[in-house]
Amino acid sequence: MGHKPLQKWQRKTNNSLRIAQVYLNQSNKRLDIPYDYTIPEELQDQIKPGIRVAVYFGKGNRLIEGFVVGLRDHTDFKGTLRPVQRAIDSEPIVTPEQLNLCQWMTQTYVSLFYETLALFTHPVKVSLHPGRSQKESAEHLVAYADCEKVYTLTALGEQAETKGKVMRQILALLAHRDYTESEMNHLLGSVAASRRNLLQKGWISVSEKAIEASSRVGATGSDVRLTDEEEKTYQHYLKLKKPGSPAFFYWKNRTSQFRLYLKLAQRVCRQGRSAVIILPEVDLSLKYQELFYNTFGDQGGIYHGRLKQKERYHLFEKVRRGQIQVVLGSRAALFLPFLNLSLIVVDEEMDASYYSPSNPHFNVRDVAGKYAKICGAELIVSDQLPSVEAYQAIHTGRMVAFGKWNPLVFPALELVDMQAEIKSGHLDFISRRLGDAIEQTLDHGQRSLLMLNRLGYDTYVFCRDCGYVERCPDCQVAMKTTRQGILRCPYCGREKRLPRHCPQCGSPRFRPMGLGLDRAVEVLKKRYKGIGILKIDARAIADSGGFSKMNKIIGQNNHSIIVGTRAMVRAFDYGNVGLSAALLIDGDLNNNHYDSAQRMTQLYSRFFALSQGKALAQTYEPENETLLGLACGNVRLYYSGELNYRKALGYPPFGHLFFFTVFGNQAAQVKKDCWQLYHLFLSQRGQEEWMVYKPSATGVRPGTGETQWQLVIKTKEKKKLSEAMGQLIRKGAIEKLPSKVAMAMDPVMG
DNA sequence: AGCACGCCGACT
DNA sequence: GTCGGCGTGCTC
Repeated sequence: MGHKPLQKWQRKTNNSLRIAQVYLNQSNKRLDIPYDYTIPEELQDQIKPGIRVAVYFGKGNRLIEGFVVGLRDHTDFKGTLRPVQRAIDSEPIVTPEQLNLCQWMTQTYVSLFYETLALFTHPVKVSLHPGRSQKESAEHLVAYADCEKVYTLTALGEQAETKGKVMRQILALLAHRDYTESEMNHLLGSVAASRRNLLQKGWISVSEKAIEASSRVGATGSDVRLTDEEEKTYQHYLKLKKPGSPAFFYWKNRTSQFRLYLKLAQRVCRQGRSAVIILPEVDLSLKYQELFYNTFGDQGGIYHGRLKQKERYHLFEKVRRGQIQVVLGSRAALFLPFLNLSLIVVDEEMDASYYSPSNPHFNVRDVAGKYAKICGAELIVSDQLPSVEAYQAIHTGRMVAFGKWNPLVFPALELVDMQAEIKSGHLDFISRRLGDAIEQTLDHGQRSLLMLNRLGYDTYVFCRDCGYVERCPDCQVAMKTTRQGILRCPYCGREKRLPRHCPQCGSPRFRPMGLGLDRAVEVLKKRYKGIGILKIDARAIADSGGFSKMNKIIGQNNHSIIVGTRAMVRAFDYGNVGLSAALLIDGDLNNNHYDSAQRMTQLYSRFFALSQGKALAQTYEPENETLLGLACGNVRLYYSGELNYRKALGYPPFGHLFFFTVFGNQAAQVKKDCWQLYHLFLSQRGQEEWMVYKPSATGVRPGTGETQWQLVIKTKEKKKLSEAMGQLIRKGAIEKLPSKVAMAMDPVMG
């Protein structure tokens, strides 16, 4: 049936595209290229890009899973092609745009195709290991019913009054719209008992709702209302945004910024297109979920690592079918199968959580940039203080900036020279200036925030006379004291008693050096008896029951002094803060990475901005340029300094750094292999394009305890280096090394 | 000569 | 990964 011309055309394409290009699900980098397979007549209609297939491969005739990335009418392969055995999926599990991005990432980050693919298909669980794969994964695709439980308020329930707090919350929620079980759980916590109660009373009803394709256009939720200033920025953006170039939004205030995102996403959603808003931490998404759901109703979805597999799958399906058009979430949200994606927002672009520390090693900010180009979507990145890369992009016109340029909004920073403090006979780590400031703040009934970005008790133990440092005999890492008198290796946990005299020269001046958070807390508690002191670090947050629980504890206002690590600058509500002080800023000034100045400036400008009164930093390096830049509040100076330094040394955005980590159990072999890799890159064609640093031992691999060596390559031509790496891999040169090799481009440390 | 073993390269 | 091919060197 149907029109003749169309049939003819169809037959023609089918006949000419009889070859499928297939990536195999296997873990050998050398084999990670598309292989050609013929498509048998009976599979013609089923095989298309984006579906998984089963194919025979190798002499052993193993049946393994593969992924179709393209169809063609000819092959360059000299031998005979084998046929595709069968199709695993009935329809593509990724969109054409996703497939494009997936291939780009595989090339750019030199990862396995299936490793990258897993990012896109995580909710449907593409199997990663061959052998048991075919059956299992086919089952996974139908493992979840395409429907979920939805709760509705009944007529009876609309009139109902109850004293139950949770029940009242549920009724209030459902008065707005219907909610699914998982949505409700994430908004209110585990409320199954109250829900059952309400069902019994007949105030709410439950139904199974199928996930189905939707052709609906226009958000069901309420309009986003902006303040005058926000509206101005919004209109400004609509007028001046340039198609194809990303936009940067200067950040003023978290909620204000979020409202802007909602407004922008709503505009897109009402045109029947999709949008994704990426935030750095789950807790931020959860904090804003109510506002978000009020705006987008059931066309919105929140996606993050805490969802259960089934919830992930439901959300994935709804996005795939166009039922959900706007997603708020963590970096993983970018990889959902959006239809017509036309807006990507990356909030707080500098956040370390945007960097994926396992394969493929990518930064979601960069991937979002590429994806926006592929989809023709608008890209918005945002932060209080633009990264040096973003600043450069703005000033060379590759990026357009919006909002008010006002990044360092904190009280004038006072630097306290601790060296001078010691010379004048004051040995306490709380200088007289800081002591005065804390007491003054207490008198005003305000809160003091003290930051020390260093865990533990002390830093390390060394001899004042001969400089001997006590190191772990196994790991060669400087040992730290945990509590007084005990040394502990931060890598392997080995403990030993602290010697009274230097083991090398016998001097009694063999003492702990530096200050750790635990000692700071101990000393502060002694000094400010009767005053509530709260410690905040990643551990303390987890122990208290998570971010929102900790935020509640802070909100109770029982603590006038809060001491902590960088975890303090997470989105807590501190209320009336009279003082933000860095107990010792030096540890963050130089941490051996090209972007340490940037990270330091970012972290501390946020921290100081928490204070409405004083800002103060104690340091032994009062002449440090980065620190002076922060103190004088001259942002332009900071950026021009950073840009000069990076340009001179070829660091991002003027060049790229590739880190190779070679690791394994045989220390000698690891060293040998790292040097081998060094020579390989030196002798590779095109080597004038890059600079290879000499290998260096980087201690022990955390977790496994394997020996680890590092090779760093700097290049202005990252594409050429990627190509050279591809060649080495295809030759099998890297695979051949007995040690394992991991690669990361422009990694984010810590 | 015949065979065991280990290394290497190919796999569409 | 897993197989076949090939060279080496040992044994009958």
